[in-house]
Amino acid sequence: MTPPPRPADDALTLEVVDLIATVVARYHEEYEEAATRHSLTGAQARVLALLAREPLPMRRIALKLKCEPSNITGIVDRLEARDLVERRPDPDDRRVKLAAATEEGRLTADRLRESLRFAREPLAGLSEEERAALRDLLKRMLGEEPPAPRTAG
Amino acid sequence: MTPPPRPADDALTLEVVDLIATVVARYHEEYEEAATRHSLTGAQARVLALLAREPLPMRRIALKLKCEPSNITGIVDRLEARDLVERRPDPDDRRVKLAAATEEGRLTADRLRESLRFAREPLAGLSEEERAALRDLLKRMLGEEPPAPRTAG
DNA sequence: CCTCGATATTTCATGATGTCAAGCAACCGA
DNA sequence: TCGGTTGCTTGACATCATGAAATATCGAGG
Repeated sequence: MTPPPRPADDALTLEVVDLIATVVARYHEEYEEAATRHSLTGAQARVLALLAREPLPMRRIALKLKCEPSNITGIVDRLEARDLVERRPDPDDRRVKLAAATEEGRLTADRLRESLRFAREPLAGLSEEERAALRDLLKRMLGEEPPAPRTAG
Repeated sequence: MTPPPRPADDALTLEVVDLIATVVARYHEEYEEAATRHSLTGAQARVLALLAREPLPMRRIALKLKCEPSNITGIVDRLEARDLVERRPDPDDRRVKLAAATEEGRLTADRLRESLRFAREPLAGLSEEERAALRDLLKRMLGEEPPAPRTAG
């Protein structure tokens, strides 16, 4: 009579799923707000954040953001029009265009990340041990290698 | 020399923030995919999920989704065109239109939630204790009442 | 009752996002 | 060199999102 055919449909799991949905919603809101404060859309902010780390071919941006390359063209167009990003030729392949953040783009990306309060203030309420525990649980959830829990090598 | 002016800018916190960003990204992808499998956009799926619980005035949908009411008009239009949602008059206020999921809409919403694998399969890799720990940490992070940790009544 | 301000919804204009198909340039193996 | 593939852009189109204006209704005060 107990129906546990699915991996994890118990009340506890559903509660965690609900909490994660809340985290996702709140994170998203904050990100969108932060982007708006800098006159960027969410998509533009995401691309700029990517390019602030390193220049990338258009194709790779599309892969990271899981959308069509033709979509990236427009987003980079708008960022380029505001001198936050520039297109450079790839010396190794003349088909490729490398999108790179300009100095101003990097500054904007920094300020944007700076203003992302979420998951920083909330985390401040947790002790260091709790944050470490949360990190390990999230890592395991995401399928990364667990940091060698002592109960199972 | 140690610069800890902000509540939580240490490496550990930043790592957790990064993990949360990853969770958010993956959750979003999955949600969008699940919606697409049902020929819905993400926004349509979110509205339908809301209305599957209870009928709501257009205004309240906009509040929940944090967007303009005029935006909801179009989304509900498209859902209504597919008989997933219907508009009803509010008996108490003739200005108000209640959007309500149809039977088919509820079924679609159910199937959609059913196909949302994320945060269910991943969580299956965690023991019950770990899931409980994750739940408590997330709750505290979100500012909800902690489940009375024994160290601090 | 009537008027006036507030509220709920819609419509319109506009811009950004996203997909898809088609096109062009460049690469690479045969 | 030829031909298929790859990277990027363009165009057409649907959706999403905002803001301003129009319409209908509500509610309080005269």
